[in-house]
Amino acid sequence: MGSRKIIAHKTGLGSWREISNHSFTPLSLGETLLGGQSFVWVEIGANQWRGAIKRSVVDLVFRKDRLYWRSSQEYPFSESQVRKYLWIDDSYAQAIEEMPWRSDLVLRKGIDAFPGLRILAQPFDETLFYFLLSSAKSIPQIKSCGEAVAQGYGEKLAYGIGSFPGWNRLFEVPESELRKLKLGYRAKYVAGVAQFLASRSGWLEETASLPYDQAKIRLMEMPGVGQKIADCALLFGAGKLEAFPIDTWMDKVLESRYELTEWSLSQKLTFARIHFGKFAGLAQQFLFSSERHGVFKTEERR
DNA sequence: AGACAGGCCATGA
DNA sequence: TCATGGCCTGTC
Repeated sequence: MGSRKIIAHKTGLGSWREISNHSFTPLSLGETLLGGQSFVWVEIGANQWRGAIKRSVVDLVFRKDRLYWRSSQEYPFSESQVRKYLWIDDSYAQAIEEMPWRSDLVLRKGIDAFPGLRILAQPFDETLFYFLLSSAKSIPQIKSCGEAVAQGYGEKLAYGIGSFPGWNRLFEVPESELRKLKLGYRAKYVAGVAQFLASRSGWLEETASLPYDQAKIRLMEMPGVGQKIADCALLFGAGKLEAFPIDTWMDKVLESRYELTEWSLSQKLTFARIHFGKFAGLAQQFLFSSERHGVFKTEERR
């Protein structure tokens, strides 16, 4: 039984460290982690979350107004990686300043409701994968499909969490196997993207480094990737903060709060990119969270 | 029971 | 360019 100690040590997490100058609240951090831009986080206690990023398991906890984190000893995360992942630096406040909340009371209301809400800087390959699963599925369903794939084909991390297997590994998995994991017709997309990438070494990295418009066109060459999923992958996984994914929630916001009824989808997208500007994707996140949590609702009953 | 979900794709106007 | 129905599966 001498090996048990070693295993326990290897699978454990390091010690807690504080992360300063973050400007999150428990509400906005929870919403950032669980509100639909990432599917790898779970709430493990009051104001405490656990997630897997690549092969690192990371814990975050709020105590009073202080934020602490720790990560796997086997695959540790550095403080600078955590700060980058959570967009904790001065550029966040600058981005808020650049958004048109001074003239846009809807947006202002959203920002006031979730002060500190961020766009995460997630790994591009994983983000693409999760959003490929997202079509016509709810957040819990996307999570459970993703977990099933990670458990089946990824690496076992601390606490039995599975890592994202990577596209090379997924290329070896037949579509029929993925269908058994309840991916449904999305299994074809996952298998198709894996095959697409298998013959194009460095293609994803190259795409992420292109300007937003070009990167989006390239992403949409892949099976199962349309406008919405391309924008999600680019916003949440490649730092393209001008990307403005329009799902059914955002469509509702644009129609009911910005009065764009009768506008086509492409017209709505054009409006959003002009109106919200360089950080349209961040604005989108405030509006999305606000709509989902009923922040705008009081105005409409009458 | 039957419609519908945080979409994509092929069709057809 | 825009609108429609089918596609898997789970949920109300």
